[in-house]
Amino acid sequence: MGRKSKADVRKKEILENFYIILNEEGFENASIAKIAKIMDVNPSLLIHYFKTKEEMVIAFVEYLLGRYEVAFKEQMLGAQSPQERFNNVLDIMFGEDWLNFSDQTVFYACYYLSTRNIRIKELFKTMYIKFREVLIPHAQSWMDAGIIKQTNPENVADFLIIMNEGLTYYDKLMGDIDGFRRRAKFLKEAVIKSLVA
Amino acid sequence: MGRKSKADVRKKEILENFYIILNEEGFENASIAKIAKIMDVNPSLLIHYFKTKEEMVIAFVEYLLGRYEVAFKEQMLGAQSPQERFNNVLDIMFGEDWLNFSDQTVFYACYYLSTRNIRIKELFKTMYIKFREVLIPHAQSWMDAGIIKQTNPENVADFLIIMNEGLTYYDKLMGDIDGFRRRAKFLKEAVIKSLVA
Amino acid sequence: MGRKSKADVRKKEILENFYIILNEEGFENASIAKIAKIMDVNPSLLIHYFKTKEEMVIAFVEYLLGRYEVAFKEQMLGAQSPQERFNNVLDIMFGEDWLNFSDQTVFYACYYLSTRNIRIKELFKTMYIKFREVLIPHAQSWMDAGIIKQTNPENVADFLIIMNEGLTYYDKLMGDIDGFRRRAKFLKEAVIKSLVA
Amino acid sequence: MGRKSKADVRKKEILENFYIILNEEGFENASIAKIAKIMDVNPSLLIHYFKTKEEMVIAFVEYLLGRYEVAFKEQMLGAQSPQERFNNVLDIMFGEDWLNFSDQTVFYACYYLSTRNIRIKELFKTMYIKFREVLIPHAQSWMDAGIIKQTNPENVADFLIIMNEGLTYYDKLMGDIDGFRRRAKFLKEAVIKSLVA
DNA sequence: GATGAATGAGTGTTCATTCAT
DNA sequence: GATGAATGAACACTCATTCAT
Repeated sequence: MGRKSKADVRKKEILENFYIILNEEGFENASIAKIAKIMDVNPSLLIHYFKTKEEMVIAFVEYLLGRYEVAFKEQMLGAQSPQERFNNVLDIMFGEDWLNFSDQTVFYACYYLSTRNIRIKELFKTMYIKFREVLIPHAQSWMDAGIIKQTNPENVADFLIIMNEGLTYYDKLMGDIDGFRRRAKFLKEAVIKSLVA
Repeated sequence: MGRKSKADVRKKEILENFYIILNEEGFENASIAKIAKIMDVNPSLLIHYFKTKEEMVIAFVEYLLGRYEVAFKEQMLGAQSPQERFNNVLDIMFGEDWLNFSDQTVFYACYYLSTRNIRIKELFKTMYIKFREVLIPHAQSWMDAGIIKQTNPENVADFLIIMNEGLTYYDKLMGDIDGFRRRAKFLKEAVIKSLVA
Repeated sequence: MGRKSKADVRKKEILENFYIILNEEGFENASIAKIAKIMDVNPSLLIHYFKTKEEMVIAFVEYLLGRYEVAFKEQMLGAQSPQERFNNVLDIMFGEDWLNFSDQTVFYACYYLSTRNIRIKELFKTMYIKFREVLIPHAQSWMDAGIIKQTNPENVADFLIIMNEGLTYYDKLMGDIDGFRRRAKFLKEAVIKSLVA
Repeated sequence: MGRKSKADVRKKEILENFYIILNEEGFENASIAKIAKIMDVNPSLLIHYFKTKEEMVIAFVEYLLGRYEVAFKEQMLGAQSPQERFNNVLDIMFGEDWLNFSDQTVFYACYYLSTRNIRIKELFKTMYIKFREVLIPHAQSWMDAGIIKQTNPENVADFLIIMNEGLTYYDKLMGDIDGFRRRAKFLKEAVIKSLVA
């Protein structure tokens, strides 16, 4: 009764190739035709699956942010005692690995898109809310263990996210690894001082 | 000091209209033809002045960042005593006015462009270096006056910039003014705690 | 005799939906995909039934003209005496009901198609021949009854059809009901004068 | 001060080639690309002159109907006495030349378009109003000379147009020259009888 | 300085159709 | 009977740019 749907597999494949083109050519030069070309497939096939380019872009952002989410959660696993977890979280959020995970051009292209498309903005918001939901219980446990002197775990989560994004934003521009280390160290210490005091 | 040539006036006019189109249509839909249209002028005239679109884009980023620079410096004027200046700088960098000055879509479009075009990246770096150059002497004076306990004024400048950009980045997304105030207050206090301690 | 096959039912359903699309979107914008969409069916199903779009178009014209035929014949029924029938025929052919039955855009789209496709032209010719076959016996009876002074009933039939088509053509353009009434009245009187004399 | 405008010449050239394509390929298959191809010119040049295809189509209808207008007026010239003019007009409107002047496929394609586009409908109406304006003074002169017994020259004009269009419409379909002659003769006589009586 | 002609590559999208399931 | 995958050609239109005037 009809042909088997390959939609899920095909869509993912298309989005992976979208990523490649976005990275190579930039958002403004990424076209359906170019994606189709490297897939060795007809452009109309992409339309077949996504109806319009806009839908495809939105699906792409969803896919991209999903990857960040998974990676973030994976990083946050492990480390039993609250103190261990505290050190671990700071190491991750001000460490080189996480900085390098988020890639430059594709991510900021999508961030820009969030300023023009409300559905994309919602996807971003949702991602950061999930980040918060991961961090808040940690912050609570640090408060309970007396590691930090705070009353509101949400503020702590926002604080960490904001500092991390600020650092990333700045270092993507500056691009000097030594400067990054210096700044990251300074920020980490500032976080400790301000939260603990 | 010599009057501006007609070319300079015309170029500025073009860049102003570029801004309008960028804001209305988005970076990906901004074209020479559209700018020419709202200027009621022939598209080839824009090419005449800038040779290529890429040159025009770069000139635009220069123009845009120049406006930020001027605005930042203007904000930083005034306030005589080191303590007054300290309060003043924090008020500005975590205040609503400065957040609202940087507009969303055009600025982040340009930031994205910096990830793909080295000349644009340099323009951004130059702007932030100028921000640092404004902040460093302040930081030094706060250190000298014993308001903050730090040894490196450059770190202080970077710290302020990063937190400000992180806050801006996050709040452009979230878009809730109450959340912004809560976060800004928390950040300001964190800065004070961490610098003063 | 025997019941209609599923295919026949389906085909008719498709043609009815073709009519809807033709009316809404115009002939040049009517596509298999759009028909399939309002039927909530897969486009390839239409191809399955008609093999090609051209076949479907031809089937559609046949279906459309069939409706005209039926309607025309229905209108012509009734009215016993030759004189009554004479009045009746004129009333119909120069009346508003018949004008409004033939709809504007779909009918003339098909007429246009008859200029490019010989099978469609034949369908039209066949329809008008059937109209003649309906009218000729009437004309003969009017001649026999001395109501009109003519020798060739075929000429009378053609004459009526031509005047009716001319009137319809003209009034679809003009679109003013008062003008129509004036013209229809004039034409009817002209017919009487010229046939009776 | 700018390059010399070739718009008028170029536009006419384009419309002439549009006519060729329309005739050869039919309205539904006429594309900007095809016109450009036979002109050995880039498709975007046509857009340069007409902005959109719709504008081009409208310009085309204007151009086409303009040709009819000119031809109609030319035909109507000459013939001094009212009686001569009366015979002349009937000869033209029920003659083969005028039938053949209006070509089949392009004209009816445009007529169809008038059912979907109000501007095109207006162009058609305007043309027929001009035909009336040519015919009305003639009709008046025939009335004055006692050739026809009528009170309203407008009705006479409409009558002639309608019969002519009906005849044309019917004969384009039937396509038999003998039938045409028979019908034309019958119609001409009918006109005379009905107007004179 | 400014216009308009002209180009050629490119865009997203729609089309009818075929074929496997 | 009906679906969905896939194609390839075509579509109108926009783009940045060049060049003559």
